[in-house]
Amino acid sequence: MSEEKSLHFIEEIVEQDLQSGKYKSIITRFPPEPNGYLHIGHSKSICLNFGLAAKYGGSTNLRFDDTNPVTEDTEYVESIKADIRWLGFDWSNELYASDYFDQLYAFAVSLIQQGLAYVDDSTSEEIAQLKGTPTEPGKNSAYRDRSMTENLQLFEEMKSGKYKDGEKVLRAKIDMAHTNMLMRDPIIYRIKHAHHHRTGDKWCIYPMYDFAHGQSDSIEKITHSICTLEFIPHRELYDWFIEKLSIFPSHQYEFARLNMTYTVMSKRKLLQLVNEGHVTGWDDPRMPTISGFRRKGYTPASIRTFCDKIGVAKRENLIDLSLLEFCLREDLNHTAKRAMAVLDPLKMVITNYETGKTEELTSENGPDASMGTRTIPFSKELWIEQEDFMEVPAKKWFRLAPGAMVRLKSAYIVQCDHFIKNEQGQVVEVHCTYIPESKSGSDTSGINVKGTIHWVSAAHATTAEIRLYDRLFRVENPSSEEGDFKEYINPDSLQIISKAYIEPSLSQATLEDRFQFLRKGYFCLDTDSTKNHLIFNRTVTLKDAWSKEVKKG
RNA sequence: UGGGUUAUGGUGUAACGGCAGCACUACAGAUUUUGAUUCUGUCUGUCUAGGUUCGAAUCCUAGUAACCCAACCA
Repeated sequence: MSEEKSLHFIEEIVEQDLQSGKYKSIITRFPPEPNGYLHIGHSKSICLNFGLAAKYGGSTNLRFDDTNPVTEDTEYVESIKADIRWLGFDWSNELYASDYFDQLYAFAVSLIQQGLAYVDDSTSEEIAQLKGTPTEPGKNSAYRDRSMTENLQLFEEMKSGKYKDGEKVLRAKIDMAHTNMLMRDPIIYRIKHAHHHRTGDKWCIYPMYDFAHGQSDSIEKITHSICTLEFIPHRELYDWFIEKLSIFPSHQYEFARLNMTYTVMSKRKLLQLVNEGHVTGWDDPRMPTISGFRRKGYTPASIRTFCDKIGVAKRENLIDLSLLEFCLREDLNHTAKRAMAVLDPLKMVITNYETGKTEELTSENGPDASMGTRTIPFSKELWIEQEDFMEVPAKKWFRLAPGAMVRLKSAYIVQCDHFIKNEQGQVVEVHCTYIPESKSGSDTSGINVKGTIHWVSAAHATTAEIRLYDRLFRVENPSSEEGDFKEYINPDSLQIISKAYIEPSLSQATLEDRFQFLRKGYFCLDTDSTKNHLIFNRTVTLKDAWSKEVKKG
């Protein structure tokens, strides 16, 4: 099966490298900066890096790119590790760029000794000024030709804390007229008197990304360093440092990052949503974070399948959210236990059913017989869904209406005799008669009905809060719209049903359980839930052909 | 006025000079004690213009469009 599927370009590169004998086995890495929570876009990279190593018999390191102490925190380190594990992956080594600070410092000294780096006293404004623009070459800094000994001494002084933040930087000496802006004497070390989450106050100078990432790859003998497209211009610098330092030649390859409809994917924007209270936190079920999807009830398998289906290429993309939902439903359909819950209750009284009588009816837990059955209490008064009754039935309506018959799932066929309205004209009660011979499993009535609806026995029901989520944004691509992306937030992304009626068995639900509430979607317990106050999240709706029919008119 | 990357149905992704395939979406139908699932079918595509070739999505030439690059962020 897997042989039929064609390889993506990175797999082709790996196979070539293996076949040519360039490498005996491969080593990849997943290199997050611990300054935020992982999102669905990261899972593409995780599945790629870990998947490659698994497929071709290599290993994958988890390396935290923690070279900027002011934005990073151990809170993020912990959440990142939990999210990767939840997705189903395990790393060979847990490493940190900060582990290499001594080595990186030595690399910088080596560059200075080779005359390939210098200390610059210019302000950041001056440096920006002299850098030029993409269409105009830059100019050399006045400090560019300092002697090697002076540079060595100055850099040593930077390290020892003699200078304040921003007073000096160390730059690679390359070419201020280079067409690649990153090659115009990039800053490789800056002064930051800041506390680092791991190295504490040992350092007051920190390497820039470009002076840490490639070298870290090299130290770990990473064979294939895979990153996203925006790092393409960095590759030239990446290779330059490796060459000048004469270290293990890791290679960088770039693929297009994941974009998905109706959401945003940049850490900056996600941070804004959290900080400005548009969502309740990083793990809000509306967030595209891994922890958000987890809380909402997504399964790790569905996300892995999704990442597999979207492919790996270099073209900008905007993936339909519906593909993720398809992968989710496909998984949940096979694994979720079926149960009944009424979200918008309407009282049904079965007038010819004995008052006070309770029957224990049997219902299947899922499509697969191995999932077993459970019993559900049935009695004279039930809750059904308000939307399952229409006083004046629409065309092709086969649920309840005056005179109409429906099957109560796993129970009896009932016929609607009349209904009661309140003063506001709302239907508040429907009265039905049931057909005793139509009992589910032993139906001898000979009656065929088109509609089957779910229900809960009023006397036996438990209540629960239910949270219904919708897309966070009203438009497909909030980032490409005019103005601020937050203007496009969907005001109705969360609907709370404070009192829904659920079948009794649901009171035993655990956080790990996945349910399909019949005809209403997939649900799971929320982490806010308590024994006395059950809270269910809707993971995703079921596909709904009827609502489409309604829209058509 | 620079450099880099990418262009295949509505979306994503295959094709490695030889029948444009697959999946999602949409639509139609069958089955259904979930208007779900399952099954069957349908619509829709090679950025443009030239050229090479028996034959071009693929090779060549010239355009066009989108994205990225001027943080002491990663």
